[in-house]
Amino acid sequence: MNTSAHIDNTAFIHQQNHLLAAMSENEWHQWEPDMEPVDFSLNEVLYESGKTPAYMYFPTTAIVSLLYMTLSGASSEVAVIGNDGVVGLSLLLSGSNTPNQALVQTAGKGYRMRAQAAKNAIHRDGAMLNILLRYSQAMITQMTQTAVCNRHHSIDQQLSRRLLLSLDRLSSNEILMTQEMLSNMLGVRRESVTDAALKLQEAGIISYKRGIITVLDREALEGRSCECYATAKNEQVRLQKMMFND
Amino acid sequence: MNTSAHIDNTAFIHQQNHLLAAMSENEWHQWEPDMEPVDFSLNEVLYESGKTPAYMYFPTTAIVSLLYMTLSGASSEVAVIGNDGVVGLSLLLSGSNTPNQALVQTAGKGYRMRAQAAKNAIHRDGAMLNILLRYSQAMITQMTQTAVCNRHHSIDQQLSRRLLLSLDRLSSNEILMTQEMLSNMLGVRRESVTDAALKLQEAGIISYKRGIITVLDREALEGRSCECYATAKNEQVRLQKMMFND
DNA sequence: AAGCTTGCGTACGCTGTCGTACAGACAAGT
DNA sequence: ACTTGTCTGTACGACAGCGTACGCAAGCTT
Repeated sequence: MNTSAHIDNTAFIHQQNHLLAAMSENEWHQWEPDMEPVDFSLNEVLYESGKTPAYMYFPTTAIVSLLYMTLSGASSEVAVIGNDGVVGLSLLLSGSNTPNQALVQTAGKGYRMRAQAAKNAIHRDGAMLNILLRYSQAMITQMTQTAVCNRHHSIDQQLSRRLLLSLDRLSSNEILMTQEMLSNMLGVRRESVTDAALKLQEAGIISYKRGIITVLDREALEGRSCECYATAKNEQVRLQKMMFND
Repeated sequence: MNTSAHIDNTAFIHQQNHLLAAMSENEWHQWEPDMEPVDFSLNEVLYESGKTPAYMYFPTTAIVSLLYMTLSGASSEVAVIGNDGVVGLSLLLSGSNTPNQALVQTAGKGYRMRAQAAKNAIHRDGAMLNILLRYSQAMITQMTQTAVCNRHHSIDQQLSRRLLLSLDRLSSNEILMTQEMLSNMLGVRRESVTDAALKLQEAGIISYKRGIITVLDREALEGRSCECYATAKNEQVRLQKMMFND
């Protein structure tokens, strides 16, 4: 029902987001009136910790981080959301907020829908509810994986993993990201990122140039990453297939 | 609608579980035929990583850990579930499994419901769906908090936090737990737990005796814990209040 | 009573990461 | 062309937690 021909067609550009693509044409026509195309700019804050999100966001080319802050000001990324997902699941789960911040890490495009419209749409449309529930589980998997990764794996491994997460959500092999941004996401010192990135650079796996990372050897990057990357990805693919098989 | 008089009454013993307690009498009567009282024994595995859970479990006096294993055999706990929640949310979210293991950490009682019956019940009963969705968010909060805690806080802090999580789900101040069990949950060496536990013992906050921890000074324990404990608990209380206010 | 198992305490060197400080290189604006 | 701000590289001491090894004591078994 959703062929790649559709996806390439600009009339079906919404299908660049996997969740929207999982809807039937009929469902999409119900959602469309409330959907608004948006541009996400770098470092834009989509919602703050403790405030109820005003919109649900469906990125197509943009990439968003969910960041968790500690009292002492340190931060850690707990999830990455690109064209594979949606920002603002808490609107579905509780209708309110979560204690984290949604920050645009890669500028780009997407759609948004007002919170109330989204709630209404979800409850009149069982298919979308199921799609979002499955994505909630993919989210949980990503978060638990992050928890374990933070405990057991080295910065080298985690940097590799993080680069792959961005790469999967981009159409090129160029990641626009400074070492300081990466250090905020990983929750480590910027210098530690420099060390890890240098190792990758010396191994010819990436090249680095003032905020522009070019991935030269993706397979090698996967080899240096911990299993967390593969595990979370497999799980996401498994759940995504279930969406289309409904 | 749910008074403390009800909760003390053995006829309403199901209300020892907060999620079941949030249902109206009518709803409970719909659920009751499929609910089966169970005894959870120590170290019992409720579901394995990668296998679809056969039941949803609602603990009353038992406490269950969600454990995530790495390839190298190391483990980390990503969530703790007692009378505040339910084990097997993945049945709601995707109808399938998650890549983690549910292990009984404190023997006790509870209820269970066959997977298919639970799915049916959730979809015929909107109130329970909302209750479980809110709990999913509380779960996500707990997991993200764990991720950040693993990154930024010391073992001393994390041990304190973990003891409080058990304490909150028990009716006494005695926790039956060996240092090795704690080390598996925290994902650290057993010796590191010994060190941290000794500090607490020397400070007169706990007493320790071959698998029996007695918490002597709960407030001091909270003081030694990181903010993660308070944050997650506040969030859970907030979401729980929303359930009763529907 | 003796032996075995389980749980806890101690010790020591090692390594990854941190905190901090500073220097060089590139980019953009005046 | 020059300055200023941003991004990246380097250095070094400090230390939390790890891996490993061993000893001891409490409880259970026979």
